[in-house]
Amino acid sequence: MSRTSRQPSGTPARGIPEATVARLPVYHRALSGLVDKGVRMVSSDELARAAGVNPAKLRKDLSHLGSYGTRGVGYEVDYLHYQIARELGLTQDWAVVIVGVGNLGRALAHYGGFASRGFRVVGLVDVDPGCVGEQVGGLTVQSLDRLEEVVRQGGASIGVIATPASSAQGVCERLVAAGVTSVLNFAPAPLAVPDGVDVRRVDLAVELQILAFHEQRKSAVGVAG
Amino acid sequence: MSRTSRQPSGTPARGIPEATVARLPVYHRALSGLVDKGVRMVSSDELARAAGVNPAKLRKDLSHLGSYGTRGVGYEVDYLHYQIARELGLTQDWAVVIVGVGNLGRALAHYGGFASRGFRVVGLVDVDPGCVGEQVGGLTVQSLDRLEEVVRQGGASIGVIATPASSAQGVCERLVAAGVTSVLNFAPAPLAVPDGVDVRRVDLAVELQILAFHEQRKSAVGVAG
DNA sequence: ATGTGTGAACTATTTCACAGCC
DNA sequence: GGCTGTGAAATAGTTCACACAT
Repeated sequence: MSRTSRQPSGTPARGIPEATVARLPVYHRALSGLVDKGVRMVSSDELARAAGVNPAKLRKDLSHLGSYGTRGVGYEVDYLHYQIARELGLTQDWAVVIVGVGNLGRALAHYGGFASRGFRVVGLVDVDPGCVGEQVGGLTVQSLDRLEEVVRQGGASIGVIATPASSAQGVCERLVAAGVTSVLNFAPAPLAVPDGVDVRRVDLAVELQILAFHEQRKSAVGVAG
Repeated sequence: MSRTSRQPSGTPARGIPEATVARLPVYHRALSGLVDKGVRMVSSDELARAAGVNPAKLRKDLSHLGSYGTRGVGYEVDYLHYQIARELGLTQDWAVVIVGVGNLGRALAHYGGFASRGFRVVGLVDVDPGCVGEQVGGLTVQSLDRLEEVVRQGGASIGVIATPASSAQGVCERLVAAGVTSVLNFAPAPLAVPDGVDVRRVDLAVELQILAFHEQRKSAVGVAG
């Protein structure tokens, strides 16, 4: 089921490993920094340091995209930067709708890192009548009733859920029904979606809890014995 | 190297896999929901569904903590909930300092999901004089100059960095020097830290870019041919 | 009967180490 | 000489399938 047989030798590179995909944005950002500084060439060692990974991993990751480096020399910064952008789809515009305009939703609406990477927030939606109509980040907050309309008019394929956990599944279903095929979920609840829809979850409390686990182990070293 | 021979029958369980640790908070939250509903027993199938993972994985994960279930019956909700909390260190209090009181920092300061899991925000710090002195989430925002003081007085071992990328490394070094040993980094920059300090990174733009990658592939299906 | 706990098989990811090209 | 690209080895994580306890 849904096991699409991996092309072991396509021309550019079919089936980039998920772990690699998750690091491409990091490389892209590191390269943006080098572009800004006017650096022309970079070695895997330097780029790896800038991105916070080890060089072997970087080279293996890049090898999945093709041979964009020159042996004995390194990578041309501009060229690699563009190739990764293209691979990630950053050369096109993505319309995003944010549902839930609480503190987090506002932070997201104002976040400059989106706009500079081809993500355009085309809609802000909330249930709370006290916040509908308000101007946030240059957009007027719309009523949740108009969710479908906002998604369709904006042509959004990506939805961001920044609502309480209890509303997340319902909102998600309406987003998907309206045409959204990728969801970024900040609500602390698992989402069920049909095949073909991608969900990524960001859970702030989970991150702290993972840190707490390791933190606890550190103290335990002195205690055991 | 570092292959500490697995205790096949130690009392609790040494060396829980990182992937398992990252899911324990999710199980813990699902169990919290069941506790609230007054559910007494739960099977791995039910709990797995509530947590959004598959049952085999759930059972394997739990087996790393010990044998907390009953064959043919399932898991006692309260007991498992407590055991996971203990394993994660949620039975103790963790003092957290947040650096950077922009939109995101504010969202974090107000986030109820922390307090309910033993995370106490004991300090808010920012460079901007226009925001120092302001009351946010029941705390007075302190000047960045007083960072070390705030960490020490609050006894914080966890620091949250919600500053721009350019200040992140500097803030991180000061946090660590003041006694912080775990860092949650929202700034889009890799952090270099000494051994013994844990860093987790949450990068909102990265998440969207990963979605964009898959989104692009979806459209490509119809285009290729 | 039922559903956990777990070896064993499988899949994914990371790291090594070096051949090959500049 | 130096640095990329990559097979091969090592490690980590997931899923299967069934023995075993209740």
